[in-house]
Amino acid sequence: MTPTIRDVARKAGVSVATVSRVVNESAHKVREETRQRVLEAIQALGYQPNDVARGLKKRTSHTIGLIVPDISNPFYPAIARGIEDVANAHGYAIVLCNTYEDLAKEREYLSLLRRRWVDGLIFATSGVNTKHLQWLRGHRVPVVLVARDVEGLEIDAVLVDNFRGAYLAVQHLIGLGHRRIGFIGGPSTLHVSQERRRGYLQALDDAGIAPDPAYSVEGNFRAEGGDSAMQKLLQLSPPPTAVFAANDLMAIGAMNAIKRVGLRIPGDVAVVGFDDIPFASLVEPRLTTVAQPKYKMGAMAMTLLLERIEGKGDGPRKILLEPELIVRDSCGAREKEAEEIPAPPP
Amino acid sequence: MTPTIRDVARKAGVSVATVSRVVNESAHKVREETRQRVLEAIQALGYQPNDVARGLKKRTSHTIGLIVPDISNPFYPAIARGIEDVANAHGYAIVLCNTYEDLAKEREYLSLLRRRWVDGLIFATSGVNTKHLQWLRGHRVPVVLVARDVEGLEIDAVLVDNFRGAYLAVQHLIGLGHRRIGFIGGPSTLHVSQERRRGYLQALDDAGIAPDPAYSVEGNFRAEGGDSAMQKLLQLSPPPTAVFAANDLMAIGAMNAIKRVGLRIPGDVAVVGFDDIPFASLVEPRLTTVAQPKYKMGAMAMTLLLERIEGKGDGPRKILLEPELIVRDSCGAREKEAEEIPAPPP
DNA sequence: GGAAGTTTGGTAAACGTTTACCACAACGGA
DNA sequence: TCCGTTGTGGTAAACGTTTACCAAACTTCC
Repeated sequence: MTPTIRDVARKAGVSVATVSRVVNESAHKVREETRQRVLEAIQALGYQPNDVARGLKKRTSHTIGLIVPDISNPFYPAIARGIEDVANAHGYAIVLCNTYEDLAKEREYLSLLRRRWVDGLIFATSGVNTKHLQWLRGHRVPVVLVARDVEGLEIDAVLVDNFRGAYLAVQHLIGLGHRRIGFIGGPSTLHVSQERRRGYLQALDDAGIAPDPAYSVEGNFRAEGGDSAMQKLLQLSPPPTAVFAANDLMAIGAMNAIKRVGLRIPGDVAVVGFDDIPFASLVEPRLTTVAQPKYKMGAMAMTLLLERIEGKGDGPRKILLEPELIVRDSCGAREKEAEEIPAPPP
Repeated sequence: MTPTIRDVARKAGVSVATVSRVVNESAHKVREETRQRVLEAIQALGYQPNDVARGLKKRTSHTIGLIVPDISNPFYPAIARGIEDVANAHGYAIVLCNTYEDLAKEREYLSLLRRRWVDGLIFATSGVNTKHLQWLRGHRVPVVLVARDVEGLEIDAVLVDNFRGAYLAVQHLIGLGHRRIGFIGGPSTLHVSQERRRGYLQALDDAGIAPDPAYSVEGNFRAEGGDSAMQKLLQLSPPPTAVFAANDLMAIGAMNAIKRVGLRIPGDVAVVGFDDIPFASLVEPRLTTVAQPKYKMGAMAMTLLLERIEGKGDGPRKILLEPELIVRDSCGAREKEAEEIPAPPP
């Protein structure tokens, strides 16, 4: 049906070896004239090498697996893009695996990916458990973690400095004069949650503010969790005048809880988030947040993986990227500019 | 390194054919006792069949390509999940391809996918051009379109009834008493844009409202486009009292433009969107919108594709799914309930 | 006019499966 | 006794590449 290398060879009047050599621009020389004949035959037949056959021979699939808990979490698509862009530039395809935090599903995927001889794996998930990683280790497929670290594991990872990001956020609040600053954390089992909490505490401490345990409540990294956490915070007396949510989804949930009781943002309570998901700039008021370089993280993770695949491995590397505070409107930092904007109601 | 079928055969003291037969539960019988021996050997060695070798032999890759313009568009992840879940259930892996609406990139991916012998393709994109599809046709890989139709093409597709969805949205607005209803459309070249516009016009017509061309402005399916379109609408006199945006992103942009000039939603102007992206319920006020069954569309598309792959093809099928109007707060439909909620400010 | 490279090309053996054939044994019926 | 089945297993040829070897045919260089 579709032409094979053999068809090309026949048409060009050469052996398959020769065809293979021109296709792969092999070091083994082939006379320019023959090369042209082969090229013409390829053109005429519309030949394209079969990557699965090639993969069998070269023992590689030029495919990498991307494992995320859920691609519809707005945090992941940008990472995926970063990964895919550099993968694609190097001829790799990425197969997408949603695990929904389900260990069984994760195991299934791992098995699927192994049978396909993927050249590498990127975990953009917190659901990695040590068992699985050991399993992988046994099969020595290169792995890199992105965005979520797993402690005490000797694996490449590219992460953002969560401690510093949180510190930046809270420092910003303090700079604005806030003293009663609430914290809505992520699931406490996660490493990122712990780090962001640490940053919050440290910023408070450095400003000489004694942390009030009541101001610190645990969420679930989802909007609805932020909402109910905020409700609790609002019932305190006195309630916090500002709140730092450990991710944007919770921050947005918190904003909704605040507006619902008729309070104003940032007037009555200021809000900072973490992540800078696309919607952070779309909510009203626009959310001030600490941005993770998501695309870049993905791109770097893939670059690292590529190096591993090519065997350039030294020890395991942890890459820490700098977070950046994006000041928008939810903390009232730009009150002055805001005044200029109002247009007259028609 | 990793054990092959030959290792298993040796260990079990049988031929590779036998091993293959037990692994594939072939019709060719193998005695129970031998089967057990093979199974034990497999267990002991941790053998897993190599899918690329198998793919070479069977001329299939158990892989399907998913082509989207941009996975970070919040409309696509849910579709991708639907696709992936059913694909996975049938042992298929999906490779993710972002084209960024770039034809060259699309062509590149198509070529990549062909070389890998993907068993099928799902286009969740409007960027399909006829040339490409012909190319595909030539290589007869099954294709199904999802969410975005391409007119006059004999290809399977699963779509939502865009006309009806738009009709529903505008009818809702009319039912609420609105007469001056603005429309923020998508790029007019797209089939979906045209359909939604048609629905808007029809609903107006059925209510005996003469459409004012000035009330109809073209956006780009992005928030920022909805924002500037809304600004234009607001400058009209009299301005519309309600607006239907052809997708949620633009609706949210429009909401921001409205709030910015100090107008209230839905008090001064009501807003309806289209798609029901996850953030529709997170903005303030929560966006009333017509929902596309995104996950289901993905799942059905994959199901269709699976049938095609298995050769169950009759003529090309177009599946039209029903959109559903989700009434939330941006049109003031629930004013009464809203009154009960206010909690006292602390 | 050789010996010793260089080009340049072909042959055939992998890579890890699946599967069409063949073979042998056991069995049942005529 | 012979023959056709049926059950069970092995042999070896694909699938479409890549690549280690080999082998002519030309250089060069004495």
